Amino acid sequence: MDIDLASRLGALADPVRLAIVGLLAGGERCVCDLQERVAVAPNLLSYHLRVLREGGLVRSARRGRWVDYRLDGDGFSSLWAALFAAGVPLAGQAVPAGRARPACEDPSGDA
Amino acid sequence: MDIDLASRLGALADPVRLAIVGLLAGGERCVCDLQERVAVAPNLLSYHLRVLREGGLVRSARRGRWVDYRLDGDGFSSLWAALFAAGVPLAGQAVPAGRARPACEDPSGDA
DNA sequence: TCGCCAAATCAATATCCATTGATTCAATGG
DNA sequence: CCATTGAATCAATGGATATTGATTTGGCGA
Repeated sequence: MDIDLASRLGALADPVRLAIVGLLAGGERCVCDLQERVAVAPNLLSYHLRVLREGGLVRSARRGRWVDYRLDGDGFSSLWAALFAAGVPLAGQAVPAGRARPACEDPSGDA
Repeated sequence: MDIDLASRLGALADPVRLAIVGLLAGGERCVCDLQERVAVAPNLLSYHLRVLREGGLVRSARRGRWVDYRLDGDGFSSLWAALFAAGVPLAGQAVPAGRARPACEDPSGDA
């Protein structure tokens, strides 16, 4: 992957950007369409779209005067894969029950 | 849920906290144990643990002089559920192929 | 070519968040 | 009690990030 896992997660960790992703979850939309639905200034919307783009979560394509955005399926897949590799319990994954190691000050073993 | 989705995601969007979660993925550990493995100052570790706690991702329990931390399975479950509800494509979910609506300026229909 | 429109970029500010150092709290043992 | 140890909190700083306003770029049509 190109950029840091924490940054890619951070790209998603914002209310405006979550709203954008939610809209794009319905399919491709042009910026002007998003603009009507996400109450932020046009340049700010552009900024958030750039963060999502640099996080590898969306892709853009110019269409005449307009620019269309859509979710990047590969970007999301690789994000979840990286989280899984980092040990983060994803949907449906159980969390381990016991200790990772004997308790500190436990005479039965430490390190 | 108690706190905002973006904040809960943000709780995970930090290299130190991802490292902590990765360690706790192996099972419960006391702070002193984490301390030996996550090169940050003790008070800073405490801070990051608090962010994770407030994000509902970990739980803590005092054991004598020590405090044990473990992942909160319900917290993670509800996080993924909230992301799913927001439309975010989770692992294994495909992103839609077409447009969410007819292209702007497309004579075949707009809104 | 001029003007317009959609979108992006730039520069500046404000706000938030990670980091630091010092202090406080809780539990234990002398 | 008092000293010690593990952990959390507090106050202050620095750096990053969101937001704003002004400017710029790309594409289209009169």
